[in-house]
Amino acid sequence: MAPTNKKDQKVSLHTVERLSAYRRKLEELGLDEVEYIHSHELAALVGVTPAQLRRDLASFGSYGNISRGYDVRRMSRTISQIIGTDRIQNVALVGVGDLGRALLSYRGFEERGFHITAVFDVDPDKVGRVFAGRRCYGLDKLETVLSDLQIRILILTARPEGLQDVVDRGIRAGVRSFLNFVPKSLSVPEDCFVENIDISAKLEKLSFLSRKKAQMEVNA
Amino acid sequence: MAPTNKKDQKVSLHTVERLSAYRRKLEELGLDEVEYIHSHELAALVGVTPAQLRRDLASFGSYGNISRGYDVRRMSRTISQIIGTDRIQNVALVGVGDLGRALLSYRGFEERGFHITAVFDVDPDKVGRVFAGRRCYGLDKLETVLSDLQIRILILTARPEGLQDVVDRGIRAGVRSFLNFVPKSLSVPEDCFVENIDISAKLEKLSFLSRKKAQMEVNA
DNA sequence: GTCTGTGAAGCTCTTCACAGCG
DNA sequence: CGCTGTGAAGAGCTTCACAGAC
Repeated sequence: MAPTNKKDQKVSLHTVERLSAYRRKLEELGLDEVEYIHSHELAALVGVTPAQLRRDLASFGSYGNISRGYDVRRMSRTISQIIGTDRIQNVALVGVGDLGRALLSYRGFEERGFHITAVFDVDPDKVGRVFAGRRCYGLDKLETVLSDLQIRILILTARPEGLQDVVDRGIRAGVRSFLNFVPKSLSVPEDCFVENIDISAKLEKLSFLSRKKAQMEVNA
Repeated sequence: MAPTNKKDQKVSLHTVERLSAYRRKLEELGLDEVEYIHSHELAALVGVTPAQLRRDLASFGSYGNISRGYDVRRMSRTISQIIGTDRIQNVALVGVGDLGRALLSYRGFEERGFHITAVFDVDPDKVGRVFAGRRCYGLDKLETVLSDLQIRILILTARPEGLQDVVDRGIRAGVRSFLNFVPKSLSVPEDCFVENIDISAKLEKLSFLSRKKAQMEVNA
């Protein structure tokens, strides 16, 4: 293993998640002709502490001007480069159920530099049909289409059954990471990534928080 | 402030998120007539380390049997009680766009003890229409309906414009927590909670991770 | 004075590793 | 033996607080 270049590995995962929020806000500000912004202002807008914002930005060596603050457009561009959304990325989606269809018609992705190019489903009734402008392929075409389109990111909104198999085949076809909406734990090799979104679990977390607070009031 | 009861506050937020996964798996196991399970087995099934699982379970004083392991059904019931899903909870949803409609027809919520009872939208064309069996109310009915149905959790899938206002009005009508799909930071009082799900940000995180890996290969 | 960038402290979560039980 | 529960160590993230620039 090569000794990690110090400039690289410093960006932590929590930082990356916040970078998205920073960039979104910076884009808005850029459209409003704002040229420079101070850490405490941007921090307030996205809901973090000024110290954390400065730390996050410093982690990739972004130098702000001391008297004027940070250059809005330059910072926005830099973050795009870091997260890799400075050019459009093609992604694919497996499972054209309710959630899958919703994501297909979600405009937010395009705005942020992602384009859902290919769509797959097991259901023979869905194969061949067109959803939000994309023709749906059968799972048998998975490897071919993913390789041809050089898809690196796969969105999973299918049934849990056989999902790991889809993942394994995707990886063999060049996919590097998965956005998984299915409440099922997936295993991937070390150089691939899974990001889970479990909507029910989030609701359960809220349920716990509300309940805990109610208990505390009783205790008090 | 009353001195926090030691038994209470010990459960950390990260633990709560994992509890959902544990409970789901325990339910499956219960259906398969599994009576007891060891930490390393369950840990492997949900994808955490055995030590972490034991720590999580110990945080609310769940005592497993040393030779047989953990009682599957009892543990499942206990977790339900902790997160408050031992009885059905009514939730409401604001914003019947694509994502909102998808969530309305998503069966997963009911399975986990949540029922979307009321639906709201600003669009006059949508008000009065029925979506997945729920009649859509106008935002002017927000306070009345939320209070009447005693809604404590609100799902936000609307436009960013005016969202903070919906939040404020919801809180006055008794809402305690929000599941927010809108990429906009919201502010709530200390005794209320917001859980954000930013799908684009997750994609950006994956984009970063894939890209970073590619860079490292170049460096190596 | 105000602001950035950053050591250092503080805090939280995770992992280790082992006592104690069966 | 193997397993649980848990102190203790470790790793990672956040906040403090201040030097230095303006």
